[in-house]
This record gives sequence, structure tokens and C-alpha cells, in this order.
Amino acid sequence: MTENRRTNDPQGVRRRIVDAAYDAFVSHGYIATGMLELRERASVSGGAMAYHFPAKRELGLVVIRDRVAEAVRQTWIEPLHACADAPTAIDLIFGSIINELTRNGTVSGCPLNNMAMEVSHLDPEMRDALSGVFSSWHEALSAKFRADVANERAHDVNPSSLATLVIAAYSGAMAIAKARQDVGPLVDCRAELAAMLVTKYG
Amino acid sequence: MTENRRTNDPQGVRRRIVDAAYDAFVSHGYIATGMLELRERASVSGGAMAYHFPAKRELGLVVIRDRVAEAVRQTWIEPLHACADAPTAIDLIFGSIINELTRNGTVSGCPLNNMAMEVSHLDPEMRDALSGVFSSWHEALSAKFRADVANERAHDVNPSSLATLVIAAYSGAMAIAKARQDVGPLVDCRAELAAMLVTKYG
DNA sequence: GACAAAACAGGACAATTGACCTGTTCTGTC
DNA sequence: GACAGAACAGGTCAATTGTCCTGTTTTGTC
Repeated sequence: MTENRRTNDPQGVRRRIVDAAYDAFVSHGYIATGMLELRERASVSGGAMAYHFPAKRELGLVVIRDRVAEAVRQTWIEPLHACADAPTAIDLIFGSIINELTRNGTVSGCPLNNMAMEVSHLDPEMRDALSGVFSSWHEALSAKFRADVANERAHDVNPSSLATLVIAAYSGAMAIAKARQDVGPLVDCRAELAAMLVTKYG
Repeated sequence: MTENRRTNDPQGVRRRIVDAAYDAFVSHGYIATGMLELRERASVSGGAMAYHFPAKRELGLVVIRDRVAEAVRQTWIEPLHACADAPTAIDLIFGSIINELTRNGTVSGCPLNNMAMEVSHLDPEMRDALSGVFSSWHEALSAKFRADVANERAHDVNPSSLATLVIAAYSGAMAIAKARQDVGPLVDCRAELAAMLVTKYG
């Protein structure tokens, strides 16, 4: 009687859910996004959702550990490895982000920062996960500064605290840009960071 | 028959509501805070709440325009006016915040940033209000840099973009500190900003 | 093809959300 | 003290929240 043949695709369904959750959490916020909305976005029934993610919390954790961490890795850590030195990478990264935001018009903010702001005080486990992403970001950047010092490309550099400043400036600029819907803050910070790093390099 | 005498105190009730809302919004978040929780915190009946704030949205706008703006004014704009130059003020402000956070143990984040992150994409009017607070903050800081340049205290300074960097660094450091529950990022940024400004003031 | 477990469908559930309504009490004005 | 409007009490409302339950289908294994 049932004409519709069903196809079990657990990995695909799970991926669709996590995809939808990442997009929604980052753009609309974790709390503001309902499970029903996610089910509709992912075209998934309530049963399938409950099977893969019995609680919203676990979905949040997966999004942080998989997608948010991966986003930071792609936008920051990989370019850092690819470039000759830290200033080059930083300028390149800021430029890419500015171009991307200018192209599609709206500023949705830094995925990591967006989630960290509203989730870090709700759940200790989520906070730890987010903190871990920040740590790996900071570690990659400070390692690059350390290497630049070892190669005598840079001098008068405290790798750890300088990395913190760069990350903070990026996160803060993203936050302001999101509030104003304007890439200006990112352009400003890019220029100031570049000018500052010039004094330490070369 | 009714023994309990009631005392009408519209200004007091309104103030209690806004107080409770400000505390809850910046610590637990705007969306995460329910009207019932606010009524309990402020010891206010549903009728009184509906009379003063028919909708949660209006309460959010008042909190932003009155309390958040005032918080930024007190922590940043006033010290800027009181100090001799911008670097002195910035170092003082970072020091005060670090001391305060170290004292009470937990990092609840920058009120302006906390609200901006989760609200700016919900309501255009709230975003405008928050954007206005950012603007006044930026204007005050860049005006100080301009004055320092005019007084020949500083050189090689672009007042506007440098102010953006300082604000972004502060906001971002607060965000990371909140996620890690550690004042370290603020300490780092304070040191790096001070070292950077030394090269421009001389 | 029998069987078990995984995968999924669809709905129900209590709890909570923000908003609002009617009725009562207070307070200033004449 | 009569009156009007502001201020407040307490409850109701539909809508939505996240979670979970029962039943059905698919899939792999022997």
C-alpha cells in the first residue's frame, strides 16, 4: 500500500542535520533556533532527529567540535601554515574575509565568537569545547610568531600575547561589523595590525 | 477586608524592572531570559509588568539605550576625559576591569558586546541602538587620539582606525575571557596595546 | 526468508514562552 | 468626598519550546 519507498541514509541524515544546525546556530543563534525549525531545514522527521540527536545540547556540542572548529581551521590555521610569516597570513586572512563579506552584503559574524557569546554561560561542556577551539587557534598563531622569531624575521615579539591581541582584534572587529552591518571595523583593524607588525618585522 | 496596603511607586517599579532586565540580559542573555523570571527578580506582578513594558522588545530597547550606553560611558568615556592622554586612560581602564574580574572570579563579558551578539540580527531598531553605543564609544576614543596628535603627544596615528582597533581588542579579549573564564586575554591585550602605543607616543 | 537491530515516521507530551485581559486599588484634582 | 485616570494584581491565552513515545520500515546477517 505504501508507495513511497524509504531509503535509510543515517550518515546523510546526520550530516543534513548538522549542516542545518551549523547554519542556523551561527546566523540566528543557538537558543533562538528551535528543533522544529532545524527539522524543517534539514527535511528530517521528528523520529529521525530524536534518533540521531536525542537532545539539542548534543547537537550543539557536535556543531562546535566539528563545524566551528573546522571553520577556524580552514580560515585561520591553514593559511598560517601556508604563508611565509605571520603578518602575511594575517593580512591575507583579513583580506579574504573582507572580500567575502563585501560580496554577499551581510555580516553574520565569526562562527566561533557567535556561539561562544551565548552558549559559554549555559553549559560547561560547551564552554570547554569552545575554549578548546580558541586554544588551538591561539596555539597555531603563537607558534607562527615563535617560528618567525626563531628565523629572525621578527624581533621584540611576545608570541603568546601578540597572538591573543590579533585574535581579540579579529573577534572584536567581527562583532562590531556585525552590529553595524559594515566591514569598516575589519578594514581598520587590518590596517592597524599591519602597521603594528611592520615595526616588529624587517 | 484587604489588609495589605498597596503603595503605587511607578518610577520605582519601572527602575526595578529595568535593573533586573539589565542584570539578566547581560548575564544570561536576552532571549534566554523570560518575562516571568524578570517579574520574579523584580518582585513585580504581571499587570505591573504589562503596564510599564507591554512587550519584551521595548524593555530590551530601554536596557540598551539607558543601561548599556551608561555602562560604556562610565567605564570608557569618563576615564578618557579624566586622563591626560589616551594610552594612560586605556591602561587604567584595562587595569580596573582586570582587577574587578579577578576580585569576583567570574567573567560575564562586556555588556554591549553580549547584547550586540545575540540581538543585532533580531531587531533592526535594537541593532541601531547598539550601533549608536558603539559609535559614541568610537567617537570618544578617536577624539582623544586626535587631541593627543594636536598636542603633539603622539605621531603616526590614524585616530579613527586606531580607536577601532582598541575597541575591537577590548571586545574580543572580553569574549575570549568569557569563554575561558580567565582574565588572561585581557592581561595580554593590555600589555600589547601599551607596547604598541609606546611606539607612537614618545 | 527469518530474525534482530538500526533507522525512521508521525504524533503526543508537559512545560514554558510572551502577550493580554478584566477587575481592583491607589492617587491626584476639583 | 466625588471623580477620572494612572498603577497594579492575578489569572488566562494561544503558541511554541524541547523531549519522548509507539509503531513501521529498512538493512544486514545467518
